[in-house]
Amino acid sequence: MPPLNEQQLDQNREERREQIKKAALKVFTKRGIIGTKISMIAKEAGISQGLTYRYYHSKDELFIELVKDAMEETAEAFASLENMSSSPLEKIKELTKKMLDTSNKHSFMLIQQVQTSDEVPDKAKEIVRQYPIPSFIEQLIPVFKKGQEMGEFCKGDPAKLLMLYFSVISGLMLLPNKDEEDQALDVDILMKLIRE
Amino acid sequence: MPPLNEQQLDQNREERREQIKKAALKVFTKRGIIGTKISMIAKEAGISQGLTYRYYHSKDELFIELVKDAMEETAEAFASLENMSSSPLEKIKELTKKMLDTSNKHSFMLIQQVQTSDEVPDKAKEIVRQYPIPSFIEQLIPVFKKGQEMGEFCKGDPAKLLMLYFSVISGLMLLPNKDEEDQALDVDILMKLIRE
DNA sequence: GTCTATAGAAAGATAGAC
DNA sequence: GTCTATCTTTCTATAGAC
Repeated sequence: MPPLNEQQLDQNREERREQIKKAALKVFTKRGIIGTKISMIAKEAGISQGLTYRYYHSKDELFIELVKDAMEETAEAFASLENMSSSPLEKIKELTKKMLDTSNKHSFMLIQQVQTSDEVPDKAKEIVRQYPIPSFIEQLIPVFKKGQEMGEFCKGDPAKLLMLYFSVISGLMLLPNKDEEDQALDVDILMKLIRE
Repeated sequence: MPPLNEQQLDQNREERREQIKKAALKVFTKRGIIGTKISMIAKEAGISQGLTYRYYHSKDELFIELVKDAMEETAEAFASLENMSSSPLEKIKELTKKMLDTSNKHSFMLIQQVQTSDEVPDKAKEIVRQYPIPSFIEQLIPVFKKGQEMGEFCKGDPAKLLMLYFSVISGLMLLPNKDEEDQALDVDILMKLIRE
């Protein structure tokens, strides 16, 4: 009997998990954790409902895994601003685009859901609290202050302005999809909120 | 045997229904129609779970009734702008305040839920479609145009700008409560989106 | 009119066949 | 590894006692 290729098996398993996660993220962001039935995720992933449980022990576990991923992505998006050489205005604009962009949107929406809903697992709340949006925003305060000095941004408490600004973005993310062109237009108008 | 005072009985029944509606609105807006269990509404209203069904035949029926109420309130809020003698800018500002105000907020949030969620009863969707937000916004287009002529508002397609503006408001309504002072501050900043 | 107890339906999670 | 069938839990809705 030939030895099984364990590495290959592991990789298959990992791919399956990714497939399930991708399907789950889509459904969770659309219908919320309670509105999402395991059967929906299975259908979206093209597998049977029972098989889902061979990869994740529960709906909550799957949800929590997705929240972890989303937080890491978000942390990276904020961190990558540091390395950009552009002006404060351009930095915020870039971040806004990323957040509203369809490919990243689901992650931000998931975090949004954790922050606003009472029905998500406590553990998900904990994870988001570990690096909460306020702390992401804190990273931007120096950027914003610099922009104020350069006359790019309006006067006022940077923390409050940024908080309002990202509330608005979060709100927009929750709304039904618009097409790409509209999104691009939106970004410039949104900047009016914080520009001089 | 003295004749029963039917009018009194009717009134009691009506009060009970209002009590249940008030509790339901609170829970529905917080947890969504699926996240809301009848037991939660009953608890919030301080009655037993079974009693709820003596006043409303189903969760959906109760939800739909609330949506009707909310649409009527909203329609009135928009309509009342017509009779105001203030400037276009002041009118929009007033409407914004009303929408973000805690006392009306729940109604707007319920409508928001109907528009964005897939899980609400079809009938609720229908009711909202009868007077959908776009048509509310249409009422404001003449106001906005006048504001543009007066130089109060920025240039651009009124329909698109208003749509974005109310998207932002809707988004903000979904976020956790802020205190009154902050709200007032927000309104002025939000106006920057559409001001010249 | 109101409550408690319970039937019925829906969804989460598991077991067993292939 | 995957699917179908089933157990279990949770919630909606009804029935019956007071």
